[in-house]
Amino acid sequence: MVRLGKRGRLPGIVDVANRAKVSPATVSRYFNDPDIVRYRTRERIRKAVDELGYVRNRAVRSMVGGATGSIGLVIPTIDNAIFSEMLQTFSSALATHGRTMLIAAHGYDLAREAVLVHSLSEQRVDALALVGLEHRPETLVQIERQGIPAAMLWNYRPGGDWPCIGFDNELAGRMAAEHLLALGHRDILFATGEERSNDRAAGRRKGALEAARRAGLAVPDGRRIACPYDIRMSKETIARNLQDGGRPTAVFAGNDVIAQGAMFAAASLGIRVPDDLSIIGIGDFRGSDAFEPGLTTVRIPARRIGQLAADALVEMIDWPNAGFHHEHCCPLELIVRGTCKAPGGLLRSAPGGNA
Amino acid sequence: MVRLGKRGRLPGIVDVANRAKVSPATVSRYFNDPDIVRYRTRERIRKAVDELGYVRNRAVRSMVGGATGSIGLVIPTIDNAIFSEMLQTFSSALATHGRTMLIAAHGYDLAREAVLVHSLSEQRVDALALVGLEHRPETLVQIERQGIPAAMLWNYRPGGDWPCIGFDNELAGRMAAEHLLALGHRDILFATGEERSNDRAAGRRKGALEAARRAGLAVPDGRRIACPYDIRMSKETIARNLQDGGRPTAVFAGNDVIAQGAMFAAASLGIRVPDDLSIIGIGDFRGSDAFEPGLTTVRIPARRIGQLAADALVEMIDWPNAGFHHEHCCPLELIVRGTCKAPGGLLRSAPGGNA
DNA sequence: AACTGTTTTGCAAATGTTTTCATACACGCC
DNA sequence: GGCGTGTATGAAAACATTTGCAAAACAGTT
Repeated sequence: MVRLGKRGRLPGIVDVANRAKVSPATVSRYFNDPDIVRYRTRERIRKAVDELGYVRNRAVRSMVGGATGSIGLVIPTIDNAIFSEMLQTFSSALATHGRTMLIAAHGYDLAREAVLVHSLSEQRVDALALVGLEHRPETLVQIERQGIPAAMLWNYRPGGDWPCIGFDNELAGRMAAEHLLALGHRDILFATGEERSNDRAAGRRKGALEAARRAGLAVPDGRRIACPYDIRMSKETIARNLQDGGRPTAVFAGNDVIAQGAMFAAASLGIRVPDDLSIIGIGDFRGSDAFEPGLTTVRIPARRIGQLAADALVEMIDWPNAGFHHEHCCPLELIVRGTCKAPGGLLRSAPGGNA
Repeated sequence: MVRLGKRGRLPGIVDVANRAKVSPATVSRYFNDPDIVRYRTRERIRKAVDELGYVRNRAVRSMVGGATGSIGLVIPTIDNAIFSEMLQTFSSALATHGRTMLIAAHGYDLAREAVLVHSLSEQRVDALALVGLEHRPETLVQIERQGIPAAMLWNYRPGGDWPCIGFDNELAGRMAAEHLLALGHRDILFATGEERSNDRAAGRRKGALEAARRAGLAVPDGRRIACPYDIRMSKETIARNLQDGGRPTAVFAGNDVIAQGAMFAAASLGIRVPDDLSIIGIGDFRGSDAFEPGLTTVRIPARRIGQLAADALVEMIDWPNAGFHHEHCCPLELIVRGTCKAPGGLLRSAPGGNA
């Protein structure tokens, strides 16, 4: 059974003060700036805190203009590999700074994002991190009015109004597409995420199609499909597109989740990767390297983003008037493993004589 | 650039009151119990709130004995498929109740868990959810002293001191092991998670070994290994154990992450699943059904746990003296897909004449 | 012992909101 | 007009903490 506190209310700073025979002010200082209280007094307070089991109330500090020590993170989804590494790093980096993370997921719905930001404002978070650069005007207005530091993660565009820590999604798309093109693929299935409320997916797709255009490749409508960020659904969607006549020689996947779906789709149809089909992803999520063959992908420095974001926000909280402007574009890296090779169709069909 | 609020401080309830020509008390009522304020007054307040961009400060409510509207979740890890579905459901269920989720991860370190609980207490969360039943005494003392509702998730044991919402981990282990035993496997590799600070892993292993013992199976030390909850590391660990002489006919994986690692380990060694090796997992995480062949596993009702936990905690917050005692044991389900079959080794070696 | 400079502490005001109690008002009834 | 009934609002106290200012304690120097 949950036992309720014996006393009607929790011990407060004045209870500690009485017991330690000091004033509440001194106890406050003991917590916020221990160095300025004499050692002997400090010991008395420590003892009193211990005996009473006092835990200070950071929530009320917001009232006196102080910080609550909590930082909000607004994210499209937690139920997914996509952000989990960033999330983890962000959270533990925050912990080392003595802050806690308040998290909220909107399910790729920017209208809902606005209400989450409002709700986090009610909790008086000291700072806010959002994913992506595209947001509802009311979301941004809310943040501005609140006057708290904020940063946009995961996507990078220089010279914006807000600090941003991320990478160039167009470049990511271009890098992956160019790898396939360089290998000689001319019939590529572009499977990217839904673009509604997702500027990251839109950027990657744009970069990829641009690369294709530059390579003189016309991409018919049937070779551009939208995939949900879910392995099983991606598998099904892609399997359908691999069965239809004229199978592509490669799949450009908007992220590793889709790429993993593509791997399983191929496996379920008996299509060999990379011999019969090349697959490239974006992300290099946890586990992508374990696939057989290992997934070739563009690595997103997720941990780096999480760490930089946490450091930047804490810095902006601690020196509000220093006028930092954080803009970090984290480098991407093509990770070549085993899922891509030159299209074998031509080679294999040529010997057999194909018309 | 981050713009700081024009005014030195944010508009408060009294600013709204002045502008709407009512008293602060009425504005407070407008937010907490709108029905008791007259329609015309309500409109005036709504307008004032709008114009000033006032957002109420839930953080200070804790002072007046009110609730902060935030609920803490303490979890071993976020960087992983294990809890993500529960997390997501918990978080959105909380959102529908108008609460926010404060999350903290301790990395399977119960000492760290204690400091996280303390830190969440400082934020004056209205309730607390922990994963597992095993915790440091100081953790529990802290929660008791704080006098807030708490629930233990993911593991179930009846008659405990605390509300718990989970499932029977021993049963899960037993179910998976019995499936392999029923198929005729006699040489099984038991690959479970690290048991230190993890009562879930310990329970599953106990259940599995018990089933083996009951089936008259002696499990040599070499067939019990500990795996990290990471696909690649599991893959490597298990690959090592599959290469050594006398390959087992089946792998019992403590959870789906380990099972997925086992799948890839088999693939990398050219071992066919399920023909040459059966694999069973526990969890039925997102994506486990997409594998080729689909992973046979014991489904953990993660979403159900998240939903029940959120509902239970909110209930306990809203009726603190109702004396609820939540104890939910969620049912498990064996999901038979394609990774298990009767051991073929005997059948195949018999025809060839083996001594 | 008086003086000076520094460190340590206390007093009291201030913070934003909720809540209890009291008041004001409108309405209907005797 | 007096009285009750009910609803809608206001005044003020209470909550836990921080902080500017001033007082006190202390250490060192004459």
